[in-house]
Amino acid sequence: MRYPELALNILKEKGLRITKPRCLVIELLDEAEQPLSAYEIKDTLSRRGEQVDTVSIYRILDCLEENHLIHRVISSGKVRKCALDQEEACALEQHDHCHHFLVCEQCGQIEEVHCPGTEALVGALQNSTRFLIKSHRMEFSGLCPSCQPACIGI
Amino acid sequence: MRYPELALNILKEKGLRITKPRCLVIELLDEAEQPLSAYEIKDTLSRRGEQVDTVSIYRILDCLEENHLIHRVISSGKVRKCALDQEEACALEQHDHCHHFLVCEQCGQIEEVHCPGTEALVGALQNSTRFLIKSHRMEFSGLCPSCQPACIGI
DNA sequence: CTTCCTATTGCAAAATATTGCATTTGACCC
DNA sequence: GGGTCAAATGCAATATTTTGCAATAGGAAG
Repeated sequence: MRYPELALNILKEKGLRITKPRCLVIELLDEAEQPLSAYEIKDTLSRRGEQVDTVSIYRILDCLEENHLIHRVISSGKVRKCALDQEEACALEQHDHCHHFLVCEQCGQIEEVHCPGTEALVGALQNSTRFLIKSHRMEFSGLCPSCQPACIGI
Repeated sequence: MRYPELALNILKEKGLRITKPRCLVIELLDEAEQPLSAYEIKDTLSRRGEQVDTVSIYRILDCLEENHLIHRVISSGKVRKCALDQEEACALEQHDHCHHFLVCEQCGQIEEVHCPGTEALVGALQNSTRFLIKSHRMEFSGLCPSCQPACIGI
């Protein structure tokens, strides 16, 4: 199953509605190689003859982010679809796992990684600080393998 | 030494200038109990009879963030001074250590924590992904000890 | 297929954030 | 103390994001 179908399933599962604007945005995010900004999404859809109001784009992105279907890059605010694999799609409730992200400063490419040990870290933090930790966000930025030669200057 | 003095030292050390607007913003951030937005900073200064242009506030905050003197909360964009202890002030070049943050969703309070094992994690990630990791950002959000009783509903 | 309910959308206005360029001012040197 | 030069600031215009509210349209139930 492709991203759009999986993403829509997850929304449906949560009792959210499948609307035209949502489908358009999800479809576009699936095709995109690079992270997109709200306006880039709006403009691309416009060029295709699909008018979706800016406010709606923002609200759709909020919704997708809340449901862990996209990742918002901290530095740029642009968004990229998350990887949804079959297992996760089947076990929807387990969907909001720990996703962490590597962002290339040069080309914008995003790679998702699972960091083993995160649960343990969160548990230790809760014990030592008495905070009740409900969510976390971890993003690493640097240079991806293909951008390194150019940037290091060789 | 208090935060303003330490912060200004760090800026000076980096060859940056000590200007009136920067001093005002740093002073205000030092007093603030809660994270502040750019406009809150501008308005507070205005009420005190100090006019600093909005653009300058943004640029000053960028500068402070680049030098690890403030932390920008991801969800709200508001900023809070970082803790600068004596040792760090003395060893300026070591200043940009791994700072991680716990943010209370309820009262906005921020606690800084050092996460042991972060360097090792970054090293392991670099090996497995071939990314060259230059910086990272880690933020945990939830409820601080004093907000937990009210929010859990007891 | 139609009705109903409410989640979602679109619109207008306001709030916040960014950009380019001219002007000011910190700090180094004499 | 002046002179110099680049870093910082302020201004004006623009771009992006958020808010409140009325209109629309999913989709559940009959």
